[in-house]
Amino acid sequence: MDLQPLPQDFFARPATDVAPDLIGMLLVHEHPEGRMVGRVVETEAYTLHDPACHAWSLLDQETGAIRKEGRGAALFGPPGEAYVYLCYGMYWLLNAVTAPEGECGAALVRAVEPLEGVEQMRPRRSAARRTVDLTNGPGKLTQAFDIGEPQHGTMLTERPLFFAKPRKSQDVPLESSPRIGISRATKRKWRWTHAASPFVSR
DNA sequence: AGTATGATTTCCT
DNA sequence: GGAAATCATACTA
Repeated sequence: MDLQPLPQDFFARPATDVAPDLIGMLLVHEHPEGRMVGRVVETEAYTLHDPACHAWSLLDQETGAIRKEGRGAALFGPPGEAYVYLCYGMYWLLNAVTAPEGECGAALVRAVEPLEGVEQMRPRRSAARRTVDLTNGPGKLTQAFDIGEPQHGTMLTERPLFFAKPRKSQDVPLESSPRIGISRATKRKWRWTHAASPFVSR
């Protein structure tokens, strides 16, 4: 099965368009120990004018001036760049920088359905009793796929870590809902899931 | 099945 | 100092 990375154009759009479009796409990691593939079943969008976004604090609400330093500055990177962030001091979360060139935004990958390389994922996720628990959360899937700080800043449009269109892309039933684990802007329904998939987070 | 808590690091209203 | 885009475990009922 040959899998080609999605082009940069795909990511050069608002996060609120890219995040739902990522549902059903394949997350591919060509790892030295073997290739892993997962189907994206849950994503969230973050944008500049979004109090829950890491870049929010960079924006001066009075003047509109942007201070591009600190953690959130990575969200101004080129479309398709990986923004890998350490959450709660323990877990790495995988985002794709998704915005028109020069703008700011991200799509967080929250859950995937493992398709290939499951046996490699298991030892990295020894706490997972069921296969579903390997990748049904943003911190879990990065453990399973061995994604961490080394992948921060890499391009998701190139090997070894990238998104790909499935050979047979089928229509995915989408559902949107409020984002998880945030306390601000909780009314925005910027979380998208593959409806009824058993692989979404709890 | 639901609720609470600890782990652990980085960045701040 | 405290919150944060989380997770596993240990409680309660």
